[in-house]
Amino acid sequence: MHGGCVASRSADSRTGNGSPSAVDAVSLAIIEQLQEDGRRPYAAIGKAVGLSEAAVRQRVQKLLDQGVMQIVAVTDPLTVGFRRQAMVGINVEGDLDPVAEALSAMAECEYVVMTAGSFDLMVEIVCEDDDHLLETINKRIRTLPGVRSTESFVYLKLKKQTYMWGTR
Amino acid sequence: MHGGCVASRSADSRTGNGSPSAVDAVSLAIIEQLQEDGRRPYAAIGKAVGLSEAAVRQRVQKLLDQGVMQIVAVTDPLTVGFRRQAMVGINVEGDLDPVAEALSAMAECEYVVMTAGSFDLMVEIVCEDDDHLLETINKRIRTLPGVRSTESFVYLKLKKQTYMWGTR
DNA sequence: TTGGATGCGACTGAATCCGAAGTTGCGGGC
DNA sequence: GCCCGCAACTTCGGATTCAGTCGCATCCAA
Repeated sequence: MHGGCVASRSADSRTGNGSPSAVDAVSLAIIEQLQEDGRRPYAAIGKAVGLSEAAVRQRVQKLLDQGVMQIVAVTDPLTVGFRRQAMVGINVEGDLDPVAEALSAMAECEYVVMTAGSFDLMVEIVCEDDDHLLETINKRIRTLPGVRSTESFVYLKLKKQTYMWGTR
Repeated sequence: MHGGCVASRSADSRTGNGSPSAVDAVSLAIIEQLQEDGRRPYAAIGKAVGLSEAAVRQRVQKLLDQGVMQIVAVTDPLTVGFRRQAMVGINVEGDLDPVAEALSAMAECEYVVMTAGSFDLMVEIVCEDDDHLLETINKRIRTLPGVRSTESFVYLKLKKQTYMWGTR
């Protein structure tokens, strides 16, 4: 499967206004449950949010189909053999989109975002070692047409990483 | 619950050498399966990786217990009511740790990482609106003792967000 | 060789998932 | 006012899956 890009999928459902296919309070509560444990049984979620098991199942399916949420395993890259990570700020000449698309297509890019400020794009890179990191930045990113300059921030230590959006 | 920080948990199991309680190839294959679909049945995973259902279940449980992996729902913050996100680069005077700790304790900070380069810390912030974002950066981050300067990159559009570590 | 620990497959009852069908509530067209 | 369609919910029964537990093979150290 090629799946796995929340942003682009949800962008589809967002065409038009700024407030997408609004997620109501109940669905938010369901998401919170699944943020605590992605395999929690539907019946348990239903009890927590006041819905039947089937209703929860239908809502979860819809949230997944719409790309509002995905249920996945996440790991600490360091424990699975990726020893170098970096954030790369990029300045682009002309249209951002083709560059952003090209970056998104690269397996090493975990995270691609367009920003306002002194960078046009910020990209998180996950690599196996220094050589891999160097090659990715120097040979693959900096040579993309439109890329004017880059600045790299190699990760020294990951202090916090959460997935609790909506839980506040 | 307060759970949910992969980094700190896996750091515990990482004390000692650089290569932790090494994840073998079969467990990696299991992780890959769960990165595609966090609710995939154990039997289906077993068929894919060549193990019995029970063996997969035991391995998954161990991976979860060890903090190597967690199975969670992830969302695009924009679709669940958080309309402003930013990456903030921070320069610190003196020891980084207390500042990193303070940032990690803030609910708005999704992601805190120490970096090499022209920033000492990079932090991802998720806020409900502009006021919230301004207050967080200006009143809560910039006033932390030790923070010398900050630079903000407000997100315009999230292009890619994956959790496919290890899938390559 | 022996003892202990570990990982695996097989089995079983209980819990869960899943699809189909029926119910309710609401708004638009006639 | 009435009917129709739509969307979300509930109920229900059968198939599947989950969570223990058991015995067995392997590996490693004593």
